Amino acid sequence: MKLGQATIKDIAKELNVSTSTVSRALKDYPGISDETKRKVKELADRLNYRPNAVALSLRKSKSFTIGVIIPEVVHFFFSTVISGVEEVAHANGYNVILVQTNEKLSREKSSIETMLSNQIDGVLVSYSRETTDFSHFKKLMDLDFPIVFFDRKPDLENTVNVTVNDYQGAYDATRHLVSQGYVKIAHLAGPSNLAISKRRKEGYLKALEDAGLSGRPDWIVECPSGSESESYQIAMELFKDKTDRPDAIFAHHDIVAAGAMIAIKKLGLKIPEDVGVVGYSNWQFSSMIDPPLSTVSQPGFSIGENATHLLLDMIAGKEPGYQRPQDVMLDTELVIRKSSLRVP
Amino acid sequence: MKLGQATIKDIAKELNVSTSTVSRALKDYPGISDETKRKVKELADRLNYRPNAVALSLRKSKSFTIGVIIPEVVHFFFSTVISGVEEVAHANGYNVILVQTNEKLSREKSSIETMLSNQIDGVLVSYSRETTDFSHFKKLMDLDFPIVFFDRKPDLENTVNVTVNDYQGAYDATRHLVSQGYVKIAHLAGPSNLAISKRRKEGYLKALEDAGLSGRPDWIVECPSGSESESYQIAMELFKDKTDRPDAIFAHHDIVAAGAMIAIKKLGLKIPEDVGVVGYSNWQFSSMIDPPLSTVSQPGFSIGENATHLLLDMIAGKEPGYQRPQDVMLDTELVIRKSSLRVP
DNA sequence: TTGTAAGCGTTATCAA
DNA sequence: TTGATAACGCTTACAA
Repeated sequence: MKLGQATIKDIAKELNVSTSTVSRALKDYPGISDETKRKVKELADRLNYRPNAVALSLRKSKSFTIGVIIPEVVHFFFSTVISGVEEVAHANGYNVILVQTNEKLSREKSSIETMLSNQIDGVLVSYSRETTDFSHFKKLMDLDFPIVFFDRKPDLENTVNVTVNDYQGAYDATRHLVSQGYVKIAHLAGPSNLAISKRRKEGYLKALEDAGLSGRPDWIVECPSGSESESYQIAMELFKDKTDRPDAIFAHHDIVAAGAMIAIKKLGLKIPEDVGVVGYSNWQFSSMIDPPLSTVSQPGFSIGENATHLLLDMIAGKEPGYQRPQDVMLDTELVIRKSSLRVP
Repeated sequence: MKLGQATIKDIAKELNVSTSTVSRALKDYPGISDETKRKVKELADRLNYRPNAVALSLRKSKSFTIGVIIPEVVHFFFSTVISGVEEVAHANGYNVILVQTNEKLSREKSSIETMLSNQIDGVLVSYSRETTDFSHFKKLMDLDFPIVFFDRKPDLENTVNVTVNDYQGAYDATRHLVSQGYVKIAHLAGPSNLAISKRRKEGYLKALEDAGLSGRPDWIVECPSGSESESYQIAMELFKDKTDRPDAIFAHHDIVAAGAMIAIKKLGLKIPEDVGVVGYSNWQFSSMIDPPLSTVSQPGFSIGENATHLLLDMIAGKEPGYQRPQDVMLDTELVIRKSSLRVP
């Protein structure tokens, strides 16, 4: 009655037919006279009838809604992922419920609970930085609940994942620095408990090795918070010793790179002449800073699309014998701008 | 049965009591023996019982869900608004359904439809750039459906709005440029069909007037798309004539400002010595570009909080005699950085 | 071609 | 202190 919303009952009463007839007429079921069909549809239109999705969910035990759990929307990367998710979901008649965890495990757990209460059909997850115990996800998987992890791959068996080839991305970035003649390449790394940090570091190390350069442990510095001010401090420290300092930086992401660039310029060093810099993620601002920042672009939109496709597959294919889909790993793209370009 | 989720029925059967008893026991209703209560809760716990929110929605005609309609998550400003919305919604036991319109009117209309189908309790709207006809919102309001507009205020009677004092923000920004000795201040304006563009332009004009400066119509240029490349082009054009060009720019937002800055630097002009620049919105990147960009900061998080509070009020207070809440207008804050600072 | 009735999970009302 | 029943809006056997 809320909103004075018309229901199937109202239509039935007005037309002196049963609710089942109305229901069938509206969905073009066979075996309904054209006359009735016409009358029903006309009245439905006039009353501005709109099916009650809640009743449908209850009836069908299916809500046509998927949940998305992400750390934070403000991260440019995640907001592009969301766009990809929405695109595919809507195209397939699904709604999207979004929850941010703000990188908190407790939020993550409670989101899962509310989403389940709301009978969502499946969930896309990029887990929080705090999450090291994955049992809340394991429980879902044991119940065969459709779940796809993206970007951050959990330490669990039999998960479905859409990730980015971070190893390769880091490798390419580092190789590029080498090709520009930089030889003392430092790495500002991400939080050590995220697998992506580890993989990026490995790519970096491998590229050094392949180039015959020896890595310097003290030139790999973790940036736990990933803030600009943090990396500013770290870079200041790193470049303190004038006689023994890096000539390039590969940063775990663009904000970290930007903080370092500010420090480097403050020290009177020129980018890219004295120091080359490459970031990660291709944030919106990266092309606008001075000099424009070279970076590794992750296909956020495509990750969202792929993850959603996989999830919808899983939702559709829950019959016995259905095979869990294969993981997807997407390629990054090295975007070369001025900050790392000193060979014409 | 999906997920093997336990229902009240399962508990009732197992314990040989009626479903009503179980329901009451779980909610600590009076008139249930402690013994029964204990047994019910224990079993519920053991079965991992979780109330079915869909059934509740249907029963109560209330979903404890609010919808948010925004143009695009990737806009830093909107993503901070979302955080504010989520914060307040979750604290009050509400879920958030998010839909992006990508600035498309058709998407906006269809979102409203699906949200209504899903029996959401209210909606927060920042309408699309394409929207000039507001009848789809009007229809809702006529039905007394709770709706709060934020940031973009529609041309409709009796709406509830949470906005930013854009007039004042623009005025402050322009005054600041004047105080720094700039006298030929151009304005890169926003899309002319958005009220915020108009108000910012008015604030700019008033500040010029108060300073005794005469505005130049040809120095007010609209940037319809708001992209960096667009404003680069426009700025190039604006500064073409060496003998008659602006000495400062007030831009409709930071991306526009950033594009202009690139053009200005390209022309060999120094910021802030030759040309002062102030943007709008305090995007994440604004502090990282060179020189750091002065800007007008909008309280996105607070807008989200305020709008959600108003909406929840309206949802709660739908009895007759309830007064529509007052609009809220939040103040901006001028963030002065190097791009506009030439007086020490 | 149409109607009847049961059921999805929950709660409110009335009766016991 | 507890139970039976109806109802929220819709679909779907089954019956007519």
